[in-house]
Order: sequence, then structure tokens, then C-alpha cells
Amino acid sequence: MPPRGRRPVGGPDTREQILTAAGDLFADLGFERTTMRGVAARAEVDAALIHHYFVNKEGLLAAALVLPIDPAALLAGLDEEPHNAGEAVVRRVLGVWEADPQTRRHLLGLIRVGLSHEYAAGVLRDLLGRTVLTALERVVAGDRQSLRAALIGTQMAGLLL
Amino acid sequence: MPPRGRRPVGGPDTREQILTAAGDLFADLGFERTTMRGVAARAEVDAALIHHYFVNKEGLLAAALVLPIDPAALLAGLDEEPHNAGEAVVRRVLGVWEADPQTRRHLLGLIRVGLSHEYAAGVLRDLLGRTVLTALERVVAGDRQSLRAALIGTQMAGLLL
DNA sequence: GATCGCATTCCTCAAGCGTTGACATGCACC
DNA sequence: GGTGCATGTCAACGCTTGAGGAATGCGATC
Repeated sequence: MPPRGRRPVGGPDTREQILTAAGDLFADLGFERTTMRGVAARAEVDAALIHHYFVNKEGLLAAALVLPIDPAALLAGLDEEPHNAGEAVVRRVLGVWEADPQTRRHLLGLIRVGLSHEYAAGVLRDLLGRTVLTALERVVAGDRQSLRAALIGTQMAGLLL
Repeated sequence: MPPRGRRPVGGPDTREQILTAAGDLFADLGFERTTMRGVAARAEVDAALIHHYFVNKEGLLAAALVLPIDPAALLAGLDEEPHNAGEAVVRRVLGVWEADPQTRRHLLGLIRVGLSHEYAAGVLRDLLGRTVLTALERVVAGDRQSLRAALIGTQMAGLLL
């Protein structure tokens, strides 16, 4: 039984602990099968504290879902030589995919979350829209930019899957 | 502690008890503040039994929401003298409203439920559409029947409110 | 600059909610 | 008299909330 009030300073960042615990469990189990109590236990925290920080399970998901890589950085510089940007995108994506098993596991987790639950899918779409598509749009030139960016995105998702 | 299995025959109709208990509580408290355990307690039944019969709280609401009067009967015969149907409708509605406090309480309860919760409002709309509007349409003559029936309906609702 | 009071922030407890699956018991029918 | 279905209860699960308890930071005061 932990003491009742606020913990003395100097301990690990509790909020961060919750976030990583949640990230792990969501990735492993999907949305439904991940439980608040499970996250709380793994983060060594009372379940109510999660609500304090993230309001509810959906809020926790939204906060826990982060990309393991920065798409803007990954695609940086590609807009300078548009003629072979397509191939370059594929190369770089596959690059991280193959190089780092950690990252691969994380990405697979994201996909699993998206597949596991209606609401979770929405959150994930949102995240991708804000990050990946924005980064892609900067690389893609010409007209119908957004559409082509979206197509590339789905193409890559399909490839990884 | 009641015995564990099925009750001996001859007792009151359990399902009906649940329904009246639910009707009372929904009318008094609205949807949110009515609890499954509360209904179960009032009906002297285990909460799980409600799920057995009505699947979930929304199902219970849909089953418990019934009109205290039959609009078809209330408006019967009015289609025979269309010239003063309007006034007659008002008279009859106000008739039951003033005559029977029981009915009035029940109707007020329905309105409260409708106001208390998004989903509940949907169920109520549904109920009204299936009953009141159908009855009204039979009374209203001429073109744009449905529209005029709907207008009369809202008019009456406003009046009572 | 030290210290005191106080609002804020972090945190747990206890309880409430809907819901579910396992299981018990009576009833009807063959 | 056994078999299957309808009727019930129990115990537990999972999310959420409100009441507080404890540490902390900060301005006022000396």
C-alpha cells in the first residue's frame, strides 16, 4: 500500500510512466482489451490517476498514440529532386522498417490499435492526417497535391501491412 | 436473500414489474439518473435479470416508454367532421390532461425523459412518430397531410409544456 | 533572505455505474 | 423421469467519479 498523498519529488515522471505503459498495452492488446487497471498496474499508479491526467480511456489513447518516427524528418530534402521522389520515399520508409525492429514493433502496434476499435481508428486517422500527410504534401509537387499525398500514404500502409 | 433459481409459479409477473419500476424511475429521474440497480431494487429483482430481458439500459428504456393513452382512440371519429377538427383535437387533449392527474404525471415524465438524454430523445421521437403522428394523420385532411399533422403535434406538445 | 500561509498539483480510496458469464432452479414436454 | 428452455441470482469485471490527503511552489510578511 503506497502512502496516500502526493509523492515526494525526485521520483520518475508519473505521467510519462502512464503514457509508456498505455502505449505498450494498446500496441499489444488493442483498445478494448487494454484496461485502465492494467495500465495503472503497469505504471504502478492508481487507476483514478489516469483519469486525472487524461480524463478517460479515449483521452489516454489519444495521448499515448505517437509515431515512433518523425515523418517530416524522414522525408526531409526530398522536395529538392522531385523527379525520383517516389522511389526515394519507398526507400526511406523501408529503411526504417528493416533497420529497427523496435520501430517496426511500434508501427505494427499502431496498426493493430487502428484495427481494433472504431474510436481508436478515428484517433489514428487523425494522427496520421496531422503528421504523415502533411509531411508527404510537402514532398509531392504539382496539382491535386493532397490527393496524391493520400494515395502515397495508403500505398505505404498497404505495403507495410 | 432470495432463493437462487427460478421462482415458483404464481408470483407476480416479474417482467412487468421491471417495466413499471423502470417507467416510474425514468419518469421521475430521467435517463441518466435512473440506474439499473435502482430499477432492479424497486422491482425486487437482480440487476442482471434486466439485462436478460432487455439486453441493456437503452433496451429497457425503449420497452418502458409507453403512452398512457391511446392517441388513436382519443382522436377517433374526428375525421368525420373535418371542419372543426382543430378545435376538437385541442378539447380532447386538454380533456385528458385536466381530468386525470395520473396521466398528466405520466406525460410529464415522458417529456422529462426526452429532455434528459440524447438517446432517450431519439427513442421518444420514435414512439411519437409511430403513434401520435399516425393517429393525427388520419384526422387531418387535404394535401401536405404529414406536415400538418406534425405541426399539430408540436403545437400540442408546446401547449402542454 | 528566511519563514509562514495558502492555493495548486499530484495522488489514493471508496464507491457507483453498466455489463457479463457462470451457474442454480423450476416448468413443460416427451 | 429425463431433457431442454425460461427464469433468476451471484460474483466479478471494467470505466468513472468525488472526496479527500500529502507534497510543492509562491507571494506576503518579518
